[in-house]
Amino acid sequence: MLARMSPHAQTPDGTRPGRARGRIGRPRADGSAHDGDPRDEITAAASRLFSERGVAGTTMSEIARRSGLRQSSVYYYFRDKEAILAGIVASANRVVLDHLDAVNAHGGTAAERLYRMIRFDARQMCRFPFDINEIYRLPALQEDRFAQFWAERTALTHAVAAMVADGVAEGNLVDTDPTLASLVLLSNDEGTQNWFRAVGEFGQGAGAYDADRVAVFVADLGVGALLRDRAALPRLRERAQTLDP
Amino acid sequence: MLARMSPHAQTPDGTRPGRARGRIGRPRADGSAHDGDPRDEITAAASRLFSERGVAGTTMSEIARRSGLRQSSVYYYFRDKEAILAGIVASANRVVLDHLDAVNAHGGTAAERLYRMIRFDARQMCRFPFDINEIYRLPALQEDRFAQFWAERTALTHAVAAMVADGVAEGNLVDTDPTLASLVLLSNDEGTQNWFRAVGEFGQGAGAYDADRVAVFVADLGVGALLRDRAALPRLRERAQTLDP
DNA sequence: GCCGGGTTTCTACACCATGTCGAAATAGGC
DNA sequence: GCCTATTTCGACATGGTGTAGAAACCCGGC
Repeated sequence: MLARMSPHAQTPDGTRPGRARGRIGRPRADGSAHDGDPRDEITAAASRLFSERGVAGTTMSEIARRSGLRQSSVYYYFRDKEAILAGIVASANRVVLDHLDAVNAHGGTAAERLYRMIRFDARQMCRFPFDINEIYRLPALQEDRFAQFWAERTALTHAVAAMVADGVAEGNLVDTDPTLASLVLLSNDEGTQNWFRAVGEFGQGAGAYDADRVAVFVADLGVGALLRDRAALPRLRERAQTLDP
Repeated sequence: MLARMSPHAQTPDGTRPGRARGRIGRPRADGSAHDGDPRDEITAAASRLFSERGVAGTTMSEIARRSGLRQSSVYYYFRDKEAILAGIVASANRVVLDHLDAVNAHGGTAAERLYRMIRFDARQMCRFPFDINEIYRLPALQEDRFAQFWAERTALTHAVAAMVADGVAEGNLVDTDPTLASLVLLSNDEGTQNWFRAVGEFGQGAGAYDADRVAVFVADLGVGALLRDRAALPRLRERAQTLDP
């Protein structure tokens, strides 16, 4: 005996209730109109606030206000604050995984593919509006809500580990533990977020350290450490810059 | 016109009010006795709880209960939750900075000193009961309370950057940006925390990845990337293991 | 035109955590 | 014994989270 239709989470058929046709339902208190799905408005507002003040520093009232709703109305669409976050975070690895597919489809030596991945990921992290490291700290991180995020994150780790193993087999990379290497390389990318924004203090000159330069540096360091012949590094760098502008 | 003696923060002369002589003051509701300074009991309890559930997941009531006090009594000693944290965190860089002094006093090539620092720091991070990355996310991080933490963190960055610059000048390290290198190396150490605890999933065999092994791997990768002649790595590794067992 | 069902939003509230206030309970000095 | 300083407590104001149930709207049937 269901109390009422609860549009939380995903609907089975993929269609979402909410703003399908005309604007039925009680009008908003502030009289604001809205064309799209309120879910998208909420997500967009939350996205901006999360990146400005962090997840913990953002209140549901604030999210609601920016979405033209009252605080409690947000709960009609999302069970709680973390549910909003989960929706945003689920797409965090999307871009990098798409790039992974492109890289593997394009082929090339394992070292070349690895360099492209690391550089791309580091640049992505520098540009990512959210704080990946804050997400790692959430209490409910183990729960199903973040299942997609974790599955994709693990897939990324395995893909990078496979590239390292390939490179070792090909003879271009030094003999090393692929699992450890992939963990260190990827966590290095993520760690970049911690200091990249504050790097202005250190950088000499205007825009001395931009995302591109930092990403190249991180990739040079990480892949360079694994390359058997480090003289190959400039070629990898150029190739990556050409293929992933 | 001060309302009353407020034992918050540090007292000018270094002595702390509180449990100096006999046990004066109102007795505790649960009748618990206490020998040392209540500040230490609170810090110890908070320390345990923070590492178990994170800072955000720990309530003042819980801290108070484990210290034998009521929730509001904790505020007699600490202005708020972050003040407790600040006291703990202030010592986070202590051990590493002490090690830095020892390394510099002992001397050796820049590469050797650098390797010792990175390995030691990484191991320290693996063993640190707290989550450095959670601390970075705190709203009040810019405030005076964490001034000591930041000052020491910056000192560490500068020291590592100086080692890199020395190594470049000596000709043992490849020509690179010392500032960027120090930022990446240290953030790599910190990033280790993010995956080290969960690494059991990946590790084959019992204790396959312990703090020591991970620290060596991270140092090998970071310093190895900078070494002009990577054949020197095994010697650095052995030397570090001898000097910093 | 009016009624009933479904949808969206609201108001009101219960709950919990934070941090403040003033008072209560002790010890020690005069 | 009284006064003062110290330590702890209980009560509370405030603000955020999430729930319950009603209100306001659209639409289709009669």
